[in-house]
Amino acid sequence: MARKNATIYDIAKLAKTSTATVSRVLSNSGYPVKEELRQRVLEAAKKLNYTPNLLGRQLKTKETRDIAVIIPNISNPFYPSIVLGVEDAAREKGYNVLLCDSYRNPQLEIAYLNSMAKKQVRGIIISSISQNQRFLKELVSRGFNIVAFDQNVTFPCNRISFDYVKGGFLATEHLIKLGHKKIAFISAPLTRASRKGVFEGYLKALKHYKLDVNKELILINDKEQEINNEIYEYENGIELVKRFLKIKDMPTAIFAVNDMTAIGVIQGLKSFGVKVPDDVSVVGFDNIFISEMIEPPLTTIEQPKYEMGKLAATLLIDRLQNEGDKKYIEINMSPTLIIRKSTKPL
Amino acid sequence: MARKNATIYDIAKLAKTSTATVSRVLSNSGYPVKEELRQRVLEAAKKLNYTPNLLGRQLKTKETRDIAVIIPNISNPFYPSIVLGVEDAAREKGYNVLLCDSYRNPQLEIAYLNSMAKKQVRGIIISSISQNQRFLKELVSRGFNIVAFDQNVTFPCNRISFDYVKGGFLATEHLIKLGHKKIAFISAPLTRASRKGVFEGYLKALKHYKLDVNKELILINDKEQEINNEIYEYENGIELVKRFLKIKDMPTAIFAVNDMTAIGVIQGLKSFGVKVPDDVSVVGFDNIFISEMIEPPLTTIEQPKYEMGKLAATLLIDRLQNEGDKKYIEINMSPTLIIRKSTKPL
DNA sequence: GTGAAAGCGCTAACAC
DNA sequence: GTGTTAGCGCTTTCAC
Repeated sequence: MARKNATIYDIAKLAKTSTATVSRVLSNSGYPVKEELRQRVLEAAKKLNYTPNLLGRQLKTKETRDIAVIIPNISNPFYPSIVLGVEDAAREKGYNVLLCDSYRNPQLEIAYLNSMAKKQVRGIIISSISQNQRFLKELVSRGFNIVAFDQNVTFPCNRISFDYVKGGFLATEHLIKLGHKKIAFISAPLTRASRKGVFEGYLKALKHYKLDVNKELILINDKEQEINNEIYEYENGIELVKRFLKIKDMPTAIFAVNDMTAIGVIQGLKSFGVKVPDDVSVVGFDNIFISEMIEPPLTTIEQPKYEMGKLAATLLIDRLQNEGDKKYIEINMSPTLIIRKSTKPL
Repeated sequence: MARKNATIYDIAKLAKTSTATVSRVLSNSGYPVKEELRQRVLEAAKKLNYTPNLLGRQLKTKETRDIAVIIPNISNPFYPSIVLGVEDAAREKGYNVLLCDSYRNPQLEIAYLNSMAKKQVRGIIISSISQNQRFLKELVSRGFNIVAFDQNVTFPCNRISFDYVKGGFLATEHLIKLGHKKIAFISAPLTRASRKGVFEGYLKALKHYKLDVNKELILINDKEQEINNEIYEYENGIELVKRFLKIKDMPTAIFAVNDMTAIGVIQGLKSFGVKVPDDVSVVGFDNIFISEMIEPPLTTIEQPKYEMGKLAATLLIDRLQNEGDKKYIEINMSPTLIIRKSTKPL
């Protein structure tokens, strides 16, 4: 990127020594070099404004210091914290991170995976889409260092998982303990592991507390999410509220599959003059930071996003030490209930 | 990352040809190779499950396909769209992007800059902090390919700029045209070019429409933002509302320096029973996506974030063609007023 | 302690 | 059209 970079060869010449020695001092190899010579090298490097070219080193050592993170879309408010966690952990270990937005597009995702392989990244953290399971699996079996999260992978693999079912259970249980008996579930289509898990938790809680599962209260849109529309979940919430309001003997609570949906739900409710939480309690899922900035602040399930990102990167980089190791590690993260103002006793 | 990757040498052996030929067909050099041989090479490559090692090529050609984007914090809702724009443009041109969060920390920012240089990235898109102007300037003068945005740089440099003053003017003008005469300005300290510009626009509009500049209405916190607290602006909005409410003969409108602050302002106002927009009109700045999801949806100034990111990357990569070119390019983006429900005629 | 030299995987003269 | 070969910038044996 700069003009004509100085190389260790230039430094060697200037310091009247060999490239071997220069390399030894400049790469902090710990290899013994006489202090006086070392100083000469350092000075020469400074004089020449030397910037090491990592490409040379990496080609030789076959070890880059890059990892990639592949996510659906960084402008979905769920992902920035994760990516930040990844980056922080990576930086601590001297790694850089390549950002890849897949837009949930199978071809794009595969293209990125291939591209990252060519770049010799040391590993990949990925929230993949289910269609690519076979491809991913093959990569893993070929020895690629991969950590999956935010999805269900059907094959052995390092992963950071999250207990969606328990989260769904906690949310529903909270409403039940508040005295609610008719609790609606509002969601986009259950096309993802996360949504399925949350729904399962909802059912489980109802069963556990011996409440009827009423099909009428399960409002799941069958229209699939448009690609690249971060606002879809929100609009979906608004839309399904209309169906909700048509239910005779209106439920007193709503559990939305995620915060974006819940925010839409609250907005929709308000627009029809229905008060939250006075008329209807609402709980969300994810605890994206917006949820405490809306009115009323949203009761929701915390998913430790930053920590998950950090753990994913830490796990990934730690695995590098024992490359051949066939044992895969799974770290399971737990949900917590965050009670704010959108729910209240019946 | 995989075990023992096949190299062009292996392919040459298998296809009974030379590495030169293999390279020619595999790198799509356009160099003529007989069809039959080409097929043999392709087959061999496939059979060996060949993945090119970009490090080799890049070391040879001295051209990586990487760019870096350095921003304060990806979890600040202002940046994801920008980064997405950068990535999309980069991908279209065959580039990958390295993400660097500087946390507005001068040392970290410089460390990243250095680190990226070592990695031989082709260029850097940066929202820098003012303390590092000298360092940045030197990089630029050393021939580094840099595009700055979201800041005021005091030296010649490629940049994507945004007319904050005009934005501030538009927002204030909107309020004035609605009949408001007492318009408060609420902001975090004017330590950044953007905030300064917005404030200047506010003053300019008042002057232009011959309204008094009343110091009492200018509510600027002097507490500096805590590092790494994306919620600070929001809380700042809430806090300053208290001062706002103490103003005798309360103003009928508030212009907040950005959306996060505005959302805090609205929240604060509500908590004191003040209605928006019935009692007080509020306008924000930035048009982050949350602003249309709050109640009432926020009137604000649109900053074309995605486009700015995309343009920055396009500009950066285009500049690569004429490396030596000393002419720097500045692209100025214009604000637009987005009228929603948080403002109304007096 | 130090240096000569090989070589990581690739491209690009250059020769044929 | 094809092959030989030098070399990108670096690390690392190996010999001294």
